[in-house]
Amino acid sequence: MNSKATLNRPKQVPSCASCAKQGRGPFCGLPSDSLTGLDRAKSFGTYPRGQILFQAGSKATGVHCLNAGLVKLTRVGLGGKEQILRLAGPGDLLGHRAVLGERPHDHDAEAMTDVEVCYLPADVISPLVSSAPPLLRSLVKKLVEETSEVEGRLVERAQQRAEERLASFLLRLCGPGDGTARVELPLSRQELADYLGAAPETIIRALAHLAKRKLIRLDGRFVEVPDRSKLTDATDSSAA
Amino acid sequence: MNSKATLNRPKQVPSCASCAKQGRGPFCGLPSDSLTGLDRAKSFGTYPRGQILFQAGSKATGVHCLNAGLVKLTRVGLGGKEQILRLAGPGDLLGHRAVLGERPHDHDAEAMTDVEVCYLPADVISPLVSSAPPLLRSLVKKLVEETSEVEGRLVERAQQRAEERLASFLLRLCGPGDGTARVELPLSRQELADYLGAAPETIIRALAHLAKRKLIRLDGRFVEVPDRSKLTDATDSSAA
DNA sequence: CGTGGAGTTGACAAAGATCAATACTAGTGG
DNA sequence: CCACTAGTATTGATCTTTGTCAACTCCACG
Repeated sequence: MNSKATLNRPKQVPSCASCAKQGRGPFCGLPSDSLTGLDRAKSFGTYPRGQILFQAGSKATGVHCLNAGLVKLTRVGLGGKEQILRLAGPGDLLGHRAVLGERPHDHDAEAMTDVEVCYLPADVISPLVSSAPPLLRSLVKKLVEETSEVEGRLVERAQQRAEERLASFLLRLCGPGDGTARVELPLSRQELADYLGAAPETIIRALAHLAKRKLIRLDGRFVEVPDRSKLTDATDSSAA
Repeated sequence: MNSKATLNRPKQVPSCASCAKQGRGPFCGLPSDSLTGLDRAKSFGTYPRGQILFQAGSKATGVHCLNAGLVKLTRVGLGGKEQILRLAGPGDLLGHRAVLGERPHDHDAEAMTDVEVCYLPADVISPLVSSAPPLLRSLVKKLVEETSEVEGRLVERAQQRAEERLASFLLRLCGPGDGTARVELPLSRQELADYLGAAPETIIRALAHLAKRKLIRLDGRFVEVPDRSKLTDATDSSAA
């Protein structure tokens, strides 16, 4: 191993206690018996740069705790364009969302450098989740969903134009279903702009433009959507 | 059904069981004894449009479950500009992040319409959190932190230009501290662009511009920051 | 040597922000 | 009923930022 500053640490399994003592890692406040428990349950490994740790859609098999190196968490946006959601560094967790939320991964994780990770198999954590009080469990689930949704919004923000984001928003307002939908915009133009990350004038023009294209009808704070599928098309400029 | 579907419901306390039976709300999958427990513990109230439910920085006193109406969750960005993080509608939870993460609220919540909410005081939920296995608890805490951070990124995306976002990112890379910092960019320009939500060319030019202003020195994949406080200024165009 | 990929630069076009002026709306007080 | 006002919505003109496209450099590697 050569010039890589991140790798001149001995390649031996780090104990959770030692990480925690340095104030590193997610388990700092944990009592020492939990930490030794972790040490018993975990395994340790290294991955080369480029290695995929997990992919969106796959079932979570455990939680990684990054010890050295850098991992990128990505999602694929509309045009197939990669969007990096987060860069995970030493001390960061990977895959805990899927395990806590009891659902498949919603993003990919790929090592950007050679990495060292500790690995906690799901069968250490899942029991904790499933034996938690149902109320707590549902709160956590909800939290995971929301996090996923915020990340989705981040991708939108990066990859869609204001008008497309507006169209997406209107569609969400209409809810699922078919036929003409009429909804009240519960926000002022200013607020709508704040929500969509644009200037109010931009939003007004986008609304006007959608109306001119007959994708919506405007009536003050009310919006009519005659054909949701057409509006859906306006959601993605890169569409075929 | 006329235009206001949301308000022709009687203003009486809805039971959690009835919400769950409709497939509404976060507590759908819960066993019925949990639901009746919730009903006993919760209170119910209405707030007028404009009412503040809680504010960033304040301690969480409980969790709201929105029954009718719309609430906006906002954060204040750099220039004092309001950014709407999320619009909460019927069935959404408010304030659970602070309770689960055992930390103060990191955003404001304001009713955009008259709203009806159920309220679960913290002393119903906090014990669940604090008596959870420490490992679970720390995972949840980590999750809450990350969510908060993603939302922060959303605000950045809306309110900072590419060069400012880049400056923020470089500062985070350097970590805290003083004096000249030299860091390796662990990403390709393309990846950096994906992360920051911009085109690679934009990022390259922003790097070049920061270098011309002597705020950074460029050397391939290495970046030197002679004076972090100056770079911090470049983070916010609206600064005095 | 080439060859390919990343990085860089310039020219141009598009999207969006900003500024200013004007309309529209609802309330207020005569 | 009519101004008058303040706040919101809309429109147009203009400038800035950013994206796109194309050329070209640089370098690692076979």
